[in-house]
Order: sequence, then C-alpha cells, then structure tokens
Amino acid sequence: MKNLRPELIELLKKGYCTPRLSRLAAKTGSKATTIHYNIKQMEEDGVVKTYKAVFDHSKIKEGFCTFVLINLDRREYKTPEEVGKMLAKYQQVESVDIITGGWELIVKVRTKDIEEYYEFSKKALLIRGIDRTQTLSSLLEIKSEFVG
Amino acid sequence: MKNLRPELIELLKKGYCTPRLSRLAAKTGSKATTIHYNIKQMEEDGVVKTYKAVFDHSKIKEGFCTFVLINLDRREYKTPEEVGKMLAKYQQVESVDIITGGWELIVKVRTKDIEEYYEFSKKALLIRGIDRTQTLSSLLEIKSEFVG
DNA sequence: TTCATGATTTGAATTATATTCAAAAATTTA
DNA sequence: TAAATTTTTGAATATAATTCAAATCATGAA
Repeated sequence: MKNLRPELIELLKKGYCTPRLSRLAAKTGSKATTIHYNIKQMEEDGVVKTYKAVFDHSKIKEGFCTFVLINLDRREYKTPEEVGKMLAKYQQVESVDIITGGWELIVKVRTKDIEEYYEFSKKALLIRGIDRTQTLSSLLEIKSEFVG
Repeated sequence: MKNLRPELIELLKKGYCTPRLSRLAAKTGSKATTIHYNIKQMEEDGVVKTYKAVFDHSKIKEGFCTFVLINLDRREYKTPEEVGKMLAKYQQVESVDIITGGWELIVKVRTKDIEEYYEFSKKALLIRGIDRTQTLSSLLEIKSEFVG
C-alpha cells in the first residue's frame, strides 16, 4: 500500500479540479445551467488556465520559500526569456517573471528546507547565462496565491 | 441581464472549486472512493487550503503585475506582520511575505494597468509604518502559481 | 509468529451534480 | 421595428461524489 499523497499533491497543484457550478449558482442567484454556460465561455476564451488546489506549504515539504533576484551575464547572449523558461521547468519553481529594475528576473522557489534549496540553486542557478543572484528568504507567508 | 464574469472571477479566484475524484482515480490507478478518502484526510489535516481557478491575468483586467519591496519605518513601531496583514486585505494583492535581506516585506500586486497601480500605491503604500519601497514591474510572466 | 487494533481500500447503493438540448427571453444589429 | 445573436432557463440524461459496511492491509504487542 503506497502513500498516495505525494502523487495527489503534484496533480492537484496544477489541475484535476473543477468549478462547483451548483454552489456558484446558489451564491450568485443564477441557475446552474447559466453558470455552466458562462464558465464554458471563459474556458473557451482562455480566461481560465486551470482549476487547482492551494496547499499549506508548511505541511507538504515546501516549508522553505525564497524570492531569487537574477542578473544575467550579458556576455552569454541568453535572453531573459530563455533563462526564465529553463527555470520554469523545475517543479520547485512557483513563478518566474521578467522584470524592470536592477534585475532581469525574479523567481519564487519552494523547497522542503535550506538543504534542498542549496541543491536546487546549484543545479538551476549556477549556470551559464546567470551572472549574479540575490536570494530573499520568506520568514512568514501572510498571503499566497490570493489566499490569505 | 448582468455580466456574470466579474463575480464568478472573484469567487473562483479563492474557492468554489473541487477536485475531480474520478479523473484522479483514473490517473493514479486507484478507486474513486480511495481518492475520496485520501483527499478528505488532507482536508482535515489542513494540508489543502482551498481549490481555486487560475486565470490568464492579461484577460481579466489584471494585466499589470509588480513586486514591491518594502522597508519599514522603525520609528513607527509597526511590526512587519502588522503591516503585512494590512496589505493582504487588498484584493489586488496576490501575496505578502516577510523576508530576510535588505527589505522587510515583499508584496506581489496585480492591477489592470499602471493607473490602477498608482491608485493602489497611494492607498496602500503611502502609509505610516512604510518607509521606502522599490517596485519591480513584471514585463513578462513565464510561470505563475506553479502553472507554466 | 500470531493476534488484536487501527488504518486504508473497495464495491454497491445512494445522492448530488454536471451536462445536454431545445425553447424562451434578452440583447444587439441592421 | 424586425432579424439575428447571445444568454438564460427547465427538463431529461449522464456523470460523478458520497455514504457505508465489509474486506484488506499494516502495525505493534504478547
């Protein structure tokens, strides 16, 4: 008998959820078929990317969260987009943005602990194309993914 | 006939979704009742905070995204947690973290455009307790909320 | 090892919900 | 105003979630 949680968490982190039409209908005072029609429309329009679960990261081996500010090495001729897409592939990476200001990229990373973060940073951050990084560690998460 | 989208978006941004047990069962090779049992458990354990929709922000009047680094005014005797909780109340705020490094807080903000961001910053950032801020604007979102 | 206890999985039955579809209502366009 | 389009609705159907009791599996004490 295997522990199903790790697999369920990975699947639910990105999808495998669906809107509760009848609850939305009750809440908004519309009929479920009307909600259905409107939501299908939003999906067709690409307004909705996915339906997913939001976890308490401290309870799923993602207790350590950092924001990494990245400066690119201009001699390597890699665009911020190229480097960003490479970083986005890691499952530990929650978000990647190309930004204005003193850095080219900001990356939000979640790992179990500092050790796992160190391993991640060696793999992902010590690469050609990345010149300098500044890591800001989260001491307390007050709100995340719009969930307070 | 009113436009239902704004209301649906606000509700789906934080909840009103549910896992698809039968799909998870098919994917993992377990029975739906087993998935049900395991997920109920995760919910009871507080591992899952909510089930929600992830939107294409450029399509729902949240096209402008910034990361705001915040230094607190030490003379005001407000803790980072107090200031963070005040900021978390705004619906434009996606996340708030207390961090290490040269700043006390990092806040991720989503608004329709620069104008709305300016209005937000006047309300939310020009308050007693906040000394200095540095705003990093997102030029391109490569990954967000674990969704690539 | 065996037994007893608790945890997890399963199948069958039930309940709740999503989906489909055709018709009606509302809105927009010409 | 009429016609065309979009949105809402109700009824019927199809899917899926939930409940519950029984079976299986895992754990640890004797």
